[in-house]
Amino acid sequence: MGYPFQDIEEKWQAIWASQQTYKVDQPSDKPKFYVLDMFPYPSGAGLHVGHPLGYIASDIVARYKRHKGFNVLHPQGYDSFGLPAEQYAIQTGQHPAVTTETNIKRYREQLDKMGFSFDWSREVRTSDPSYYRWTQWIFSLLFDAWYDTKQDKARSIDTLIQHLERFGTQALEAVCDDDTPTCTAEDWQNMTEAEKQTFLLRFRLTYLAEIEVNWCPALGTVLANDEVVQGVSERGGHPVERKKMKQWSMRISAFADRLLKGLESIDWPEPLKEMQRNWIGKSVGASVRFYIENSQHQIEVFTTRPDTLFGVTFLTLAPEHEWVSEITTAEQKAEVDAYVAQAAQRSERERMSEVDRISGVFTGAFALHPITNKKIPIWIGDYVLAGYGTGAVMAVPCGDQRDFDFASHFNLPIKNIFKDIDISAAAHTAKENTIIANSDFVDGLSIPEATQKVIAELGKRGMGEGATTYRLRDAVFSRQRYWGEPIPVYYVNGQPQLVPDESLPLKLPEVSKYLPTADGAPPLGNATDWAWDRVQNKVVSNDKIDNKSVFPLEKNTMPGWAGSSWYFNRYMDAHNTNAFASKEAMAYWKEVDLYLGGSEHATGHLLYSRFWQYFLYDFGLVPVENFAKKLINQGMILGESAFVYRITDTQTYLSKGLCRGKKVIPVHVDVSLVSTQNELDIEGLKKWQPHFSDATFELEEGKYIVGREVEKMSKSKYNVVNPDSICAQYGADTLRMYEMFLGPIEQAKPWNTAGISGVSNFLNKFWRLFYNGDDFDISDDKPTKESLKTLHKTIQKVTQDIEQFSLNTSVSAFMIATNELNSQKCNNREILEPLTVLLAPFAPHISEELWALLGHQDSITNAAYPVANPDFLQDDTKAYPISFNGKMRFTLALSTSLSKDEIEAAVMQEERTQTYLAGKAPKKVIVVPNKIVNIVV
RNA sequence: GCUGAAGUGGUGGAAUUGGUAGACACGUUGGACUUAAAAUCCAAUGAGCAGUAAUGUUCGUGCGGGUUCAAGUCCCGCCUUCAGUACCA
Repeated sequence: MGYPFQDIEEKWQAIWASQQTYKVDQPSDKPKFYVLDMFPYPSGAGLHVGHPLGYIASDIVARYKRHKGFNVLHPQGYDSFGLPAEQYAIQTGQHPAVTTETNIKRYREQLDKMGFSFDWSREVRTSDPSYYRWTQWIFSLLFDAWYDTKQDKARSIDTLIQHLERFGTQALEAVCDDDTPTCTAEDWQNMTEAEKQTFLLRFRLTYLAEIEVNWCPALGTVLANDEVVQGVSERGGHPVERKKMKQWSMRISAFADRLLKGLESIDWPEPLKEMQRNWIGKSVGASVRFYIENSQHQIEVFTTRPDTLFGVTFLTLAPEHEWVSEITTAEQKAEVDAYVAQAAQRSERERMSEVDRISGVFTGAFALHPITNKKIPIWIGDYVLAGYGTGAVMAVPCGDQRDFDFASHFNLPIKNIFKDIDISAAAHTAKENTIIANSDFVDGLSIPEATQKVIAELGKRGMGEGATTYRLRDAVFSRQRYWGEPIPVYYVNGQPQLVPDESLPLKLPEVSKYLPTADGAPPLGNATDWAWDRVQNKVVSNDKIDNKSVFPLEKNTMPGWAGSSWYFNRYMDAHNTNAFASKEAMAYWKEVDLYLGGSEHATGHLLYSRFWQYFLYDFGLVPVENFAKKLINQGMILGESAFVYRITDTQTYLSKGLCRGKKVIPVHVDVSLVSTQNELDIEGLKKWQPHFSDATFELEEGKYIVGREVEKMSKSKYNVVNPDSICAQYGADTLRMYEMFLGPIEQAKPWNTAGISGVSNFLNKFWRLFYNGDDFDISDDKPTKESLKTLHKTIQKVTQDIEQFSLNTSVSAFMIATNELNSQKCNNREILEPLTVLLAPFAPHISEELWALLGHQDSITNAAYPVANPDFLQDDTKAYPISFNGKMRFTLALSTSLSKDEIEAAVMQEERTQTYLAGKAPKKVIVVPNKIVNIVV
């Protein structure tokens, strides 16, 4: 029989809960440590074994840091607004708040069973009005802010108004939408209030604008760029189309450069930083203007290669470019219209899948080269994207492969401007060792030189200047959903007005149904709640209104990422009703020291959070610019799906080995019906799903062997393993240690219980170190030197491992120690007591129990972490290999305490060395103390 | 295509960052205990060759080169897998 993990775990979980063992004090004289997990969305499926991986790792660090004397903030909460609860509500009529509550309860039960040391008194939920009131407040703050490029920070909108009052837009350096508006101070003063508001809206950091959005008809809502993956919605995989809509947006683009630079000062995984860099997509080049022939209009293009300006042979506009219809000649009109219409129809997805197809049409119009004044044909092509740069490119076929392909396809001229380079087959895109030719005043220059000179010349002529563009788009902030934070805005004569702070939270109203209204308004259009009306009355204060549609409230809600973009600050002071967290609390906790979560949030949550933190920092509301010092991406735990193979059009299933050459369809079956040897429980299968009951199974060697494939864990793939069954069978401590033992934390790996008995055995062995038969038996005698060595070696190894986050090898270290102490028959308190503390972060229940059995009244949580004594770490002798040019090799036992000279002398005296050298003096003897001895003849 | 990460026994994975490759665990085989099973404990376990044996010896970290007394680790060129991203001008 193993140790009684069930009793122990239940007992201690109850004690920790009742004594609030992990409640954190604040302030404190101790140094602080803030370790945080990305909070989960409480889905109806509950936790599977993949979720706790990160939680276990962070819990180990949290407990370790407590032993080390830190004041540790280790909270948990729920990102509880989201789509699944709403869709469930649409189907069943069940209020999302009810479903969410149920799911949270289930999550909490599962989490508690694993012995996490969360401080639950600081729990947050994004869907809680006392929480989202601050999300709304931050929204208001963003609305009342603009970005000052001169000071490179966000500032209050009042400062912008002051500037406009006095100087108009003169000397104003601000981030704005595409064409920065200009006005004099006088113009500004003469504007009506409505005009002023429209003007200001173009500078606000959250703004309302007609923009092209990702519209997902199946979900009935718009999606942010990071929520669209390969042309379909991230959730559900529904098609997404481009559509112009009036939507709230966040001007994250204003922070693009800071978001990029800030990456240098944070300890985040390099791959993740790289993903953010790519997502921000900074490119440096020039903006160049081309006059349209017989017109005052100019077409502006962005290019990263101003040096190739003399290689331009045509311009290409995106089909959506604003001047397409205007410049098209009468002869070309029919063709262009047809092309534009067809391009508009094609979905994002089609456009992507047909990347290789070249299509385009001539407008009939010409542009003039800004330097040579030569006529250049203007084409339209859908390889040019309306959303990037200016939606127009100068085509240089000799230097860009797409331009080259386009030119070849439509027989447009290709001009070679590179010296001694053959471009008959493909464009020359390399930048090194290239000399520009055939290019007027930049002939003979290298690319960087030519770039500079062309930009200077364009500037002189007023035809262009150096420019930088970003791939990063402003983030759409409106969602046509019910289950999200209401946007705290109402409208007066169509102008958005903020709901005043004192009316926050603007609570979600009750609705009659969760679908859009008959006239297509978002679900909040169905609001029936009088509270909702009262808010309206309150915000428009003195005016008595009979008709609530006069001052309508915003009906869109916020996207999922709103509440998660600042929650890490809320934990510092979770119950504050005067601020999202007090200054004192934030001054103490500052930022997250260690943040754990999946890399799938790289371009979503982790970018938005950095953005909001910068913004709050600019307003002096948080003390640090970066919200998380160190980040670790835990790898996903994947499921090992199991398959049976049905012969097409029959009810016969073939065992895996019999499928060769047969036409079979793989069918997912529940992994719980399969043994570790991949043998299928056929009777179980028939009970599981009735349609298998009349099926025939062809066996090999009397067994049905299933096929296996590693996939993401998902209900629909029947490969979900939940932690409860593992806890019941082996205990939480075993589960915790096994998940760590599985491999490096950052690595994705399939869940496989094959090795769990090893960890379970280890904990049983550890338990038995304290027991002699059924008796708890600990000796107070001095331990042997051998045992001391084992102890101190383990302290050193485990400590190092936790610091470096390689928790899999520390589990091995515990196993080695237990085996050694077992064979040493060691039961000395002096050894086992510190070892128990060492184990406590990994296996808290068993350690807590043993700690109590050792006679301690206080929780092991408060025990000091043991320190490795170097006296016991040295090996007396060790064997070192010696190799003579690979010809001769032997090992020699040497004391590690010998000096370099002593080792050298010892080597030279060695009989085998003498024999080998045969009288010749060695050229060189390389001696590395404690490592190796080499002799070069 | 571009960017990033990774390829080590039957399996998951170690290797103090250039110094005895395969720690630890699973699995497998043999043994002890037992009437038996479970549990537990002990031993062997990269491949090959020689030997009754102790042992010796060769080959071995995706492939091909290179640097070095010494390479899983560093350099050059490939192959494969995974992830992200993609007409980004």
